[in-house]
Amino acid sequence: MIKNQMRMTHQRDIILREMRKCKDHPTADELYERIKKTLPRISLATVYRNLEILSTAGLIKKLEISGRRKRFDGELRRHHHVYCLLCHRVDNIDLGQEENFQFLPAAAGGYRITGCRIEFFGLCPDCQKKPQGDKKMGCKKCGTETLNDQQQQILKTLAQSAAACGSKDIAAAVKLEPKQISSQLTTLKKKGYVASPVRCKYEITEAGKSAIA
Amino acid sequence: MIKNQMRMTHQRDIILREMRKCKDHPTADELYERIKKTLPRISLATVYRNLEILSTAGLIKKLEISGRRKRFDGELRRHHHVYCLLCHRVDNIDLGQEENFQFLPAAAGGYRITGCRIEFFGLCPDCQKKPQGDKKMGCKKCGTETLNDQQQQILKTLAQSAAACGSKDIAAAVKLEPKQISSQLTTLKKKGYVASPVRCKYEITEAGKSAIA
DNA sequence: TTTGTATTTGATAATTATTACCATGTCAAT
DNA sequence: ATTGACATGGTAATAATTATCAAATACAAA
Repeated sequence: MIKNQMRMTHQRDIILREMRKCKDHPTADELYERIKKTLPRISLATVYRNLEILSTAGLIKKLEISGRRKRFDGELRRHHHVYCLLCHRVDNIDLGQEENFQFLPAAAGGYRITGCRIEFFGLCPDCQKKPQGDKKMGCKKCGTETLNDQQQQILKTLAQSAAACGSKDIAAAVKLEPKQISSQLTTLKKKGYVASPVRCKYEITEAGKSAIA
Repeated sequence: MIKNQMRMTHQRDIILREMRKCKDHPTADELYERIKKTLPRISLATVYRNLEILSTAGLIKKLEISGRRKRFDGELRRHHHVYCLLCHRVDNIDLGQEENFQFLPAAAGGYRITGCRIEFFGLCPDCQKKPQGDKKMGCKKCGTETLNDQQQQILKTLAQSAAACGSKDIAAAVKLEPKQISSQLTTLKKKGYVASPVRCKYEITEAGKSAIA
């Protein structure tokens, strides 16, 4: 009467090996296509089942990001991910010095926390080239007019800062010409998205926060 | 010939108001049920459409966590989430001092990053009470018998230590009750993952090392 | 105010991703 | 050898979301 004990079947073993070998983050059916080359008679259901089982056993990781399809990761070392909002591609990301940052949330609301995940998102190199690019919508009625990338970057930088910033602080994070930064700050001030509590210091307004959401 | 300009229809307006009003993170059809009280003739498709549109416009946030169903959040201020691995409930979480931590990934692999998301997961208060609890599986063949989080943490701590540790040394690194630590050490000893060369001193075995590898 | 037209709606069909089911098969321990 | 837990392949069913389309609506411009 052994319970919750899994057997290393041939199929499961092949799936695990493939997951350990591959350097990307396949979905169940992407993996199914690869596995079929080795085991042509394997069932898609078996692949789904085993990915689930292997991840609850802690032998692989399940990534529930980037839309509707689950992805899996054979790399168990602590690392994080970026994904593309357009094509849903997922890549690893290097957090540098922050890599080992420990998050211990103060108020977990009674949760027994077993893990933490940090994800970045944006546009992958390929999707940046695509003509469509900015699909963001605005609505004049509700005051959300479209902001350009520079304006958005600046607002985001301000949003992450506790204190009011000078344009140098912004330049450090945003990589734009100082001239452009101050020009954009003026525009943003006119729109009511940033305020200047002191000369040459800027901070984001509530309207600004909702504009970058 | 206006492009990417959305109109504030009555339905969209009601949906946005409801999202701003509610303090939780509804799915499309949860929101649909709420909206129907105000607009009994609204279509589920309209709710889906508008949640998508409002989130690309930045008026609400889309949360792609916790399994298959998308959730949405009317709160635009910077904050993060915890979700339950069992019941998929989602709550806000307080990161305390870390709240304003700036993530600027060193190597973004060419991505234009527009955001970052930090998620915690575990068991919510209700699901902790449920009998099932640990659904984790092990496999003797591949040496992965189930270790709980505490055991893993302890093993990892021991793995990093050159000399045999007392439970105080472990407590310093692991943040657990001394009682629990010694209880887990006993279990781990029985499993052959730790050894005790001297009374009250513990060190990891080769088997223990491969168990966390 | 009226009008032209892009956008939106409700209803429903279709699609996508995943899970459930089941008859059969395998393995390990009495 | 028998038993019972665990697995498999094949397929049906479900869940969540997206697509389609005729009719309605919002809103800028005349």
